[in-house]
This record gives sequence, structure tokens and C-alpha cells, in this order.
Amino acid sequence: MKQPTPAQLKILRVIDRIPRGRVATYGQIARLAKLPRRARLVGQTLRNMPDEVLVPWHRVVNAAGRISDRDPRDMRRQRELLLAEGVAVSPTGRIDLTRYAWKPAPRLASRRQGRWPITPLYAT
DNA sequence: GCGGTGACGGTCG
DNA sequence: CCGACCGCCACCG
Repeated sequence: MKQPTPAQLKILRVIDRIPRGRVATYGQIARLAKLPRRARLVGQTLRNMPDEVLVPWHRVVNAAGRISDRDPRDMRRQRELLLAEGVAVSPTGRIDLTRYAWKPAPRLASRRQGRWPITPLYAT
């Protein structure tokens, strides 16, 4: 990734909000970034991520509650970082999502710019 | 432009 | 709980 695309930026901003001690899935991140069905893009974004981009990449796991398969070095590293912040990883490499999944507080609706009603209240 | 390639995910046996 | 399949879709040769 030389330059992140706009979509990749949105993804990075979401990952940046994952709190310590919690995890989020690729699909969840995509949805939060308003990019449904683009879970793979989340993976691709992290794959080519230079180290100097400081995002908590280790808090991203797959929907099975597992660390996604790739270079074993990086997988062990991810497990380390998770354990270090209190996320239990079972001997079989499992993370209990019912317990550690990040549940973001609902975003407040962004301020509207237009001066017109959102819905055509008197449309008839 | 086209097709192969994934740090994915839902479904099914 | 696997593993196999398959749909998905942005990137990159």
C-alpha cells in the first residue's frame, strides 16, 4: 500500500477506535466503516500496512474468533499482544467473542447540513 | 481491461 | 467443531 485509498482510510479510522482488551472482526470493521461486504478489504489493508502506521492491528480477528492464518511469526506476535492486554486466547487459539468483542457506543447522527427536513413530511 | 488473488464470511455435510 | 465450497469485491500484474 503506497497510498491508502479513501476506503482504506475509513477502515483504518475504525480500527483505531478498538479499545484495549477488546477485539473486532474483519466483517464488523467493514460494516462500521460503512463498507458492508468488504471484509476482505480490511484484511488486504492490514496486509500491506507499514509498521509506522500505528493502529491496533492485533485487535482484528476473524468471525470464528481466531487469529487469521498467515505468517506464523506475525500470528504469534498478535497472540502476545492480545494476552498482554488481557484478551484470553485458548490453547487451541480461540477467543471468546461473546466476551471480548468490541461493542462500539452508537455513533451520534452526524449534523445535517441542508435546511430541509430529512423526510418529506408533507409529501402527499 | 481482464483475470488471479486473498489477514473474509455464511452455509452445509 | 472441522473442512470444503462458494459468493464477494478491491487490488495489482
